[in-house]
Amino acid sequence: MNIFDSYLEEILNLIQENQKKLNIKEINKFKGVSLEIPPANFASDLSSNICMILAKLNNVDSKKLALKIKELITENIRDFKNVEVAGPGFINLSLTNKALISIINKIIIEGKSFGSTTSNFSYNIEFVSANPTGPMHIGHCRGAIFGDVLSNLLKFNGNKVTKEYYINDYGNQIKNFVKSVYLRIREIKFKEKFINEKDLYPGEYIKDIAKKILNKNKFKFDSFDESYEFLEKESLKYSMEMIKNDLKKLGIIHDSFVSEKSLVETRTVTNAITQLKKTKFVEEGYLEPPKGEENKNWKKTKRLIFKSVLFGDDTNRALQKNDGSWTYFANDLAYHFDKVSRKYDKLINILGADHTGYIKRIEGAVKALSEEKTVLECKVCQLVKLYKKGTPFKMSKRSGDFISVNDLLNEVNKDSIRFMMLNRSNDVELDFDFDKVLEKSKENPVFYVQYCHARIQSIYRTLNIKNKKELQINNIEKDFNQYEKEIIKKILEWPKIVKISSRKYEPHRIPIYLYQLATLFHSYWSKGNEDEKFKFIQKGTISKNTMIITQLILIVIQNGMNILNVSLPNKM
RNA sequence: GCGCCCUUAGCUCAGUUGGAUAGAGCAUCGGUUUUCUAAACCGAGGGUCGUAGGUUCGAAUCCUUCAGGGCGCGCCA
Repeated sequence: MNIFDSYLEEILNLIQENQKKLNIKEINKFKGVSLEIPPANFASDLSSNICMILAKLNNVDSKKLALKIKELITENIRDFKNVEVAGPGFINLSLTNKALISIINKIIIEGKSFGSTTSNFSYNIEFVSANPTGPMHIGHCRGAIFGDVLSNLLKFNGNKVTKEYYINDYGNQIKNFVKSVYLRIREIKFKEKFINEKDLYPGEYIKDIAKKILNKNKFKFDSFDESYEFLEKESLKYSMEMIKNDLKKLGIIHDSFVSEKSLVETRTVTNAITQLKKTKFVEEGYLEPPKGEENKNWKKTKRLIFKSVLFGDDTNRALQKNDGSWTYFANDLAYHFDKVSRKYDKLINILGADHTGYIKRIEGAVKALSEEKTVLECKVCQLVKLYKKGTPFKMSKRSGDFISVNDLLNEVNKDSIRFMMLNRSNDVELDFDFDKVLEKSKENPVFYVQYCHARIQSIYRTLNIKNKKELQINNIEKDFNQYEKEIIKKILEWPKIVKISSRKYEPHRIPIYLYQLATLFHSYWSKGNEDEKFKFIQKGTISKNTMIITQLILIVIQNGMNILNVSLPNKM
């Protein structure tokens, strides 16, 4: 039930049928044609720019054309009254009561699916993919929630979504991680002092992992090399458990976990690169020394390189290290080879701001691997800046005292975190204030939207009305008042918000919209304080109009919060 | 030096493929509760949409220039 789409289509069809009468030719180029809600100072419900676009294409006067089209619409489309031409050639339309009632009935019938479209693509969304060397920290949080809500949004529209986590369980960092666990075990078992060398992980959680391993197993831990295989397996198991647990507390459950190590072991990397060798994208060669700081380990050696410059990257990228082993990028390329082979319609990666430089190479890799058939789109989440009582504070990972998701959850509930992390466009930095999120006021948007829902539930409670009451209307007792009309207009916009958010992969539009809807509701509610006749409950009952308004708001808020996976208490 | 992102009210930010008089919250000032949840609402002031050009019926939005801020520029992961 997207009235913008359906009415626009109807109007376009009408114009197409009357092409000759209107004396216009370029009828098939409707690019840029829109139907939307006009600015508040116009009384109309809908507005279209179609005449300006058509006039330009046909080189005629847009106002004159508008007058002809106005006539056409008036004669042929019964849902509209007061068709008007305004400004440089806008066509402004108002819905008849009958049309409005029919639209409202449809929305109420659609209920939980109101706002959704029926697309049917399969998506793979890779997000979080935090290194399995410790618990999740706050930096991961934004991307995690972004990915999760984007998945919900696309599912809401009928798509199939696989939420995927890539486990970087291979390479030097894992060795250092396992070594840290080993040393902590030695510390506990043999009272050897843990010396914090460079690249080791000093954090407290390593001790916890060490204890768990010691408690469950009677291993000797005499030598690092001999214990390695066992220790690696156990340490990774516990750290992934920690991460999954953090994610679960945030309301996030991935469908699929792919291990980097297993890709190496099953020779996926070799296969991917063998395939690319047949193209112009991978070949043996030399790379230029890096441009930034000097790097001691850099050697001019012949090796396999991926020619990412062909995809707009700054420089070509090494697939092999000095010793001939695969680079991180080679493994990741293989991982994407695997994704491509799983035949999704679309691949999406959610990255942190510090990985922007990686995008061209990996998007290029997918093009090369799929012969341009599969599209990978990377979405970047900018940094989160933390504030406490108005002052910023930083988290450093090196010293081991970073703020974990778990710490965060001890102070702030999941609902607030989820809503706040999406209350800004992913392209801008986000201020996350611990205190604001805890507030129970308009300053805290989560609360404000939840409160709107709770107020409506409170009315139903007072009147002993069940939430799921079937409601159909044949006519309205009296016209909707101005406040109700405004709310209905906002409700009609919901499908549009969902559509844009999905198309642009911008879930932040949803919390922002919900906040705006809540504002209209709270405003209307308070009108009852000034004037008795605006009270929702009149003589112990509720008018049909008010019932409709509250039902519409509930439908949209519930659908929206469902996508966000944020709870809606009935009482606050 | 190069790439990506950002620059809109005092502050933090919204703003569908270009649409009509650019919007919120905070802060400031002033008002509203014997009441369905005042944990709320209403009003006022506040703007050269970073700069300079261009494209056109029409630009915060598209193109170019410059300036400022953030992130990144490994044969680490």
